[in-house]
Amino acid sequence: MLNSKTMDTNQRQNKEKEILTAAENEFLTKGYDGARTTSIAKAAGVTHAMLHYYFRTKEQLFERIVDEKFRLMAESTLAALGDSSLPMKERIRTGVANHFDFVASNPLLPRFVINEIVSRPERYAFLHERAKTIIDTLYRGLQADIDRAAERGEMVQINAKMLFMSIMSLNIFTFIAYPFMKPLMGDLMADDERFLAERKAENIETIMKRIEI
Amino acid sequence: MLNSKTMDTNQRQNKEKEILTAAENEFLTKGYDGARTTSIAKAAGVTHAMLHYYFRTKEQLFERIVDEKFRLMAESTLAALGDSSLPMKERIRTGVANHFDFVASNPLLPRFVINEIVSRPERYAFLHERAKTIIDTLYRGLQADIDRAAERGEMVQINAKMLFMSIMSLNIFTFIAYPFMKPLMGDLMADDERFLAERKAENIETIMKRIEI
DNA sequence: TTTTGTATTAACAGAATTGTTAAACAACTT
DNA sequence: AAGTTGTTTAACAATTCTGTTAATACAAAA
Repeated sequence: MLNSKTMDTNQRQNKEKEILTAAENEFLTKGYDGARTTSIAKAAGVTHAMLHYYFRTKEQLFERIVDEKFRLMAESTLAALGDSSLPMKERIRTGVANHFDFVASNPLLPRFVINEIVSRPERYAFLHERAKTIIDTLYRGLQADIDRAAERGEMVQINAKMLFMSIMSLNIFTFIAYPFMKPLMGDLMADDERFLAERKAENIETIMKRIEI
Repeated sequence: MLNSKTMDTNQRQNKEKEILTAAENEFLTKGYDGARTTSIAKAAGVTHAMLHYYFRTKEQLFERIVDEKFRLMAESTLAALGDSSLPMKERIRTGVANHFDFVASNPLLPRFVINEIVSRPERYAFLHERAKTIIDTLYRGLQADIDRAAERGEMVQINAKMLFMSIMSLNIFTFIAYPFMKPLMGDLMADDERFLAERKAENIETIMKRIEI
């Protein structure tokens, strides 16, 4: 089964993976500047020389993480656009719900991505062209669908981008501010699972009332 | 007029102030870890030895900034609670508007505060006790006012903390995500001033429709 | 069993960054 | 003018962190 010359391939993959997992955690909580390769190595249970052996530099290790995370962020963002085969109100309701769930399962993601873009904008400038084209197309479609639904009297007329920003705001901020709000909100956030369910319902309600006639 | 032994007091204050201004900008955009004392000194037009002469350590300089920013954050947050002497709907409408304006004039503040708390939670644990007490009191009052307004049929019954989180989400996220959304939203955000006015109106509308019967 | 390529360790090198210090300097006081 | 005090500079010390290297262990293939 094993075709590597010397080391068990699974073991190697496990070590690489453990470093990646530790790196992900370190980078996502502390950012590039705050992360320490020694601390990542320690958390992964390897010497820091090994980390460099596998990933050469901190920068390269970071890039592995960042690539994956940016893709994931794009994917989760698209979830908020909803399924265009559904009736508009259902589409928006499930869009909000799915986006919330997506962010809930990657709670550190948005803050990380935003921080990266703010602290090193030049590094990500190349993404803009591509992202903008995709987004423009998607929005044109969504806006047209909204306009039609509004004409049929199913919902109010509203700017698709504005609605989209509201969905992102409500869902993402919940998790960005979580560590900050939790100690302050006491009872309300005492039971995490229950709070998240309530918050999700509240965000859906807020958006649905916004589009109600 | 000048009572300092050797240096013009105003000049000294200016130097201190210039360092503080440069430090504020550096810390708020790059965070503690990303900030460089040499880079702060350079931006302030002094040698880095001078920075240490005035503020001893990076840590102490940072604390000056952080203290002020945390206070400002608390202040701006309270704005969202609104003026309790107003009728409830007016109170909420102006609360949202004032909070938006506050954040608009300190756009880097929320991200900075949140990042600090996430990346070094132990450092700010001592704030929780105090903040929680204040918040509990304020919310009890707000919730009671909301309950009364709901009984009078002026608005829907809603959990005050949930409403508050929605206001914070909508207003703060607008500015946290600004550098991230701007290149993608093209036309909508082309004219900053106009976009902010529209976004403010949209956030108010979203909250007002949420509390409408 | 020798060979070969990979994995691992420990020690070290280099760079960047923070912080210190001694000496020069400027301004004010007496 | 001499002394005092606070400011500024330049050089340097110390630390921390990233990255390298040389030696070694190890496992499989020949």
